[in-house]
Amino acid sequence: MPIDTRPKSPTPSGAGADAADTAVPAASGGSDFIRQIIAADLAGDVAAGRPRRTIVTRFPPEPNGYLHIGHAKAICLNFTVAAENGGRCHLRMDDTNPSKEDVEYVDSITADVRWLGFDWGPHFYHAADYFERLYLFAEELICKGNAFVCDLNAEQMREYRGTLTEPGRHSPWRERSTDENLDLFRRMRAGEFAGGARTLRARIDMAAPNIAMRDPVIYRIQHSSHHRSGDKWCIYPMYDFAHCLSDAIEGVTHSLCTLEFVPNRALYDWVLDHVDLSAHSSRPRQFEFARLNLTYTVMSKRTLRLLVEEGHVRGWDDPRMPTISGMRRRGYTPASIRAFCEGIGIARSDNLVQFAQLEFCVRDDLNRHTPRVMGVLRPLKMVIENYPDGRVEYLDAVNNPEDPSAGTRKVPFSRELYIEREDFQEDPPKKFFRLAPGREVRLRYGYFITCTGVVKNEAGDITELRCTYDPATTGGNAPDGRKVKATLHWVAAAHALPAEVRLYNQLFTRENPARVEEGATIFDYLNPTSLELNTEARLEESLTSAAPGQTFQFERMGYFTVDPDSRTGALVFNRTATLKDEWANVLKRGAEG
RNA sequence: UGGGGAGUGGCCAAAUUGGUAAGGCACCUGACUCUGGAUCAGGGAAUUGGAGGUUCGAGUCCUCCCUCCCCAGCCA
Repeated sequence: MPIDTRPKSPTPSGAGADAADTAVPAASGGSDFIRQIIAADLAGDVAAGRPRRTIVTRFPPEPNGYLHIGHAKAICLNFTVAAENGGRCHLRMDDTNPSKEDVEYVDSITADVRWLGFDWGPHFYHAADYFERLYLFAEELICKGNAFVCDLNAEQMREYRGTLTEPGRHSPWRERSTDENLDLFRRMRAGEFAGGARTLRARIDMAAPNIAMRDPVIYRIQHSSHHRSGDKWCIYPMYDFAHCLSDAIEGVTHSLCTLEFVPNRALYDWVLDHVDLSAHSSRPRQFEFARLNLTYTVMSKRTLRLLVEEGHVRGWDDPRMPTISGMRRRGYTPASIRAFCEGIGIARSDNLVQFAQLEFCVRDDLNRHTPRVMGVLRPLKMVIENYPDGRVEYLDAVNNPEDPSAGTRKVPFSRELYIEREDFQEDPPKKFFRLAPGREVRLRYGYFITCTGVVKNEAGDITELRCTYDPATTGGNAPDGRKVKATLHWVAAAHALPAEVRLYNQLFTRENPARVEEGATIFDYLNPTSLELNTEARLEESLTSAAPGQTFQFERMGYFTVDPDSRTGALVFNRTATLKDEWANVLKRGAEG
């Protein structure tokens, strides 16, 4: 039965939620090497006269941190590839190391995957739930002479392992009898030995050029309680042993992981080859693809954790973080993240995707689904001298030009307004066609106005603009057909809502901060202006009851979403992304040329 | 200097397995526009890491070389 991949948005998030409700396409256009392999496998079944196998994939996070955009790539791949083939995708906690894991993380992981729009149905699993079966497989290995209990400590084991260029040496405990191994392993389980005192190792080849095959540890003693199995176990299986067997137990057909696991594939296959899998229908195979790297950020869980723990950001869900929760708080939609993951493709070469590609995806989604509103970030007072004092007009404003069904709203207009400070220049450069002395522009949905004067303080700073309006241009159209080169957003001074607006910039100053130079640390590359707090913003009054999670386009300024910190009367917005800005490109070119 | 993986416009990424280098992002130009947004139309940009070789024909096959990434946790 095909899994349901329709997005389900647990958080009410205004326009963003609407965007999320767009169904995941059943089949995406692209055909990467993984999809090709699966198609070939299926075709092979048919050609051989076998029943067409059910494609089963899985997303197997370790609950030791929050999910990030790199995980989203893997999540989208696994879930959509299964759905495209009428198969299913499991969500499995790869929780074999209790010392690093916590339920906090399993909760955030399930919430994030769901928020992204994927549904694992009843197929939610924990490697921990397989501990008993895994243990039995280990005994089987022992009985077959393929595993032994080793008494070497960690340091000794490192010495025996050899190096990249030298083979390792056999452990002195490698030739223990089956009986002794079994006895010792059972006593390991029974808790007779201290943590780290002994290990169970696969008996493979200490001279293997692939270090993963040099008698790898498959069980270690760890006297710590597990977030799921409690104190039932004091021995825990290692990844290489647990993962392939978990895949086999679940009937996973295609086990997709990232490139750093390529050397582990030999061990993945070795374990499956040396254990009796006849009770299980499928023989899983591992395929690797390149992990995602994004410019100006990092994807390493370790680094992300340090950013949180050392207080460089406010938490895992800080809007500057590449975490799913951070991006959600920043205003990214599930649909935009999915579109991004589809857009970058799946391949095996190392990559560094430009942030602009991600931004394109949010803008593309938000543009179509987000209501427009007017908000002035850096207010400059404007007085319309020929507009009657005390008069208030309610003008019609379009909610979303991309979506007529979004309707219109009323915005108050009066004699005193605020406009964006950067929309006025006393001595405008060429190609600046906003407001300047003597120049006429349109106030959106309002009137044509002409700047007639500038008021300055003693320091020479502009504090106020004096203008006149043309009453014949109500609504923003000139009956005589005359044109104006710019349309400015504005808010009525007396009606405007004050708000805190958090403007985010790149977290790091380097395109690839993970590439740390000699003598530096990654934290040397933190961008000191990654967060700009703006407390002077003035927003249109329709935003009074804007609720956390709702997203708006502040016309001409960008996309903004209401932060959970926000309260009526004390609104807080996060800038999701700016609008594409041709004027900024003009300025940049001028600076470069 | 062992093993493995990878090199295609600025960034991603295709190329029906030998048939004459898609597409997206970014950038530029024009049209349109009550968002310098969106939309539409167009454009520049690749001797496919390099050198040889096989072939009528090579991004795809062969040889050699260069560069980058991963592996020496009782992490995943």
